[in-house]
Amino acid sequence: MNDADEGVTRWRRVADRIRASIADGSVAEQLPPETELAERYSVNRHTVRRAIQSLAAEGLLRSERGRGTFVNAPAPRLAYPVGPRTRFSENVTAQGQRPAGRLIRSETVRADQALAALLNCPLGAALARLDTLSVASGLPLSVSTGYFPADRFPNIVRNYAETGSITEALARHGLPDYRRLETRITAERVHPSDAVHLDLPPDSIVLISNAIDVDAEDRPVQALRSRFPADRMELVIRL
Amino acid sequence: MNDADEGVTRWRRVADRIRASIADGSVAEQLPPETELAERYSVNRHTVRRAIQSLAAEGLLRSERGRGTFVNAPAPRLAYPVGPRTRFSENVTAQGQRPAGRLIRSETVRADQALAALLNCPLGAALARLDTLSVASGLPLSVSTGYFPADRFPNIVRNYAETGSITEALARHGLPDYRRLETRITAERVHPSDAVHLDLPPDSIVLISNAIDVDAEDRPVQALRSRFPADRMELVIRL
DNA sequence: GCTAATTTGTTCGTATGTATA
DNA sequence: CTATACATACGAACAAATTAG
Repeated sequence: MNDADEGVTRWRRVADRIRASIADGSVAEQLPPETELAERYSVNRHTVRRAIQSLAAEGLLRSERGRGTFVNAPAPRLAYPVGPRTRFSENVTAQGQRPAGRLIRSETVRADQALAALLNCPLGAALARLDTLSVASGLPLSVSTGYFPADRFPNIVRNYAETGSITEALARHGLPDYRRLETRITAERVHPSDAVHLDLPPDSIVLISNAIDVDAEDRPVQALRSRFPADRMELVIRL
Repeated sequence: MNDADEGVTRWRRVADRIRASIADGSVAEQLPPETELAERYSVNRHTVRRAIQSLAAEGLLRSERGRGTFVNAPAPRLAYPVGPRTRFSENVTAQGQRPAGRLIRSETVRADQALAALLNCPLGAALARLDTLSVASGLPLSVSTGYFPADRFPNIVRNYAETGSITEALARHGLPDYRRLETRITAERVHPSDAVHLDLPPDSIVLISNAIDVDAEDRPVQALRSRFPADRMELVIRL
């Protein structure tokens, strides 16, 4: 309260000192216990915890109950190409991974304003909704929600369940090929239900990809919303 | 403490009840004060604060000192097209915004392993680093760090400072045109120094775009790392 | 395998600071 | 100027998970 305050809160100054001690290498892998840090910096343990919390939110630290607080090594991210022929199965096989798509849930819904505009269909039209989990080498890569016009693809759910591939399921409906028209990318905090499937901590970040696939006549085939763990994936656009 | 505990912490149960009261419309715009919520849910004010904190981290709530805690309306995101001719000034003018680029910082650095590979230059080569802030209609859109080969573009800093445009600055070096070779997109929690420039709360999410621009002979012109506020922007890929 | 020590997580209490109405 | 409301900070105790012995 009296020591060179300069208007910065204590927990922020503690966070800066911890960050510096990592940057200069004096702390490499594991942080000293909270009680020790509290004593070293002459603050309450709560104040240390507030500082650690903010650094953990940045992704720099990771706390494990009963074990300690650790410095996160920045992990190399798996590249996920985005382009006119974006398909999950092709993407992962190209990187020597064994792909797998699993159906989480399916239901029939009615098109709301947004979906009707995206799929160019009447408001209230029947749509098949497929929630799928994509896994490669045992690691969950993405959770996706796809909407398909139900009249055109009545058996999409069964076909996907049998093949584990959207491309295959659409081919069985007599659609030999389709292409990606548009992809919109943003990011959010993970939704709790997605966190379970992606095996992520509850405050992780996911990349959101909202995409439209169309057939050869530019008719919308599916509206797709995919969620990728941001710390494991990057989306690559090559032109 | 005794009511159907089922192993979930109190602050999490409080968070769920607050989330539910927003979902069912019983709370529309502003939350009751923390003290009142603490009394209503029979917990300490700290526990309410922990719950609010987690919902704020999700982006659902926003606390303002002295005013109260408010429900965040999901804001429509500004579209940022990504393609072979991605340029900031063209992107924003197309949406009726007045663009502005401001130089935050500049320095000369030596190429490390990663930069040398990206820019296809020898390790240790001199690079001009430009940190710039992009603003449209008073709202900060992105912070970018660009690396340019210093031998080829010796006056890049001055030219950018005078024109406020990378395209213009490169044109003055006799480079009439360039194109985007590759864009890699991921997301992270905002770095504190970026949070200041982007006017973001310290635990916000930013979209990260790592890109390479090349000239007509496919020689790398710049390596660019841009950070966009994820709650205000989406990157759009049209093919 | 069991126990005790260690370490982080949660929850209460209390007080004070600071911005807003 | 006063009251309100969120932010910071200290102290104390116990719970829960892990590790050391």
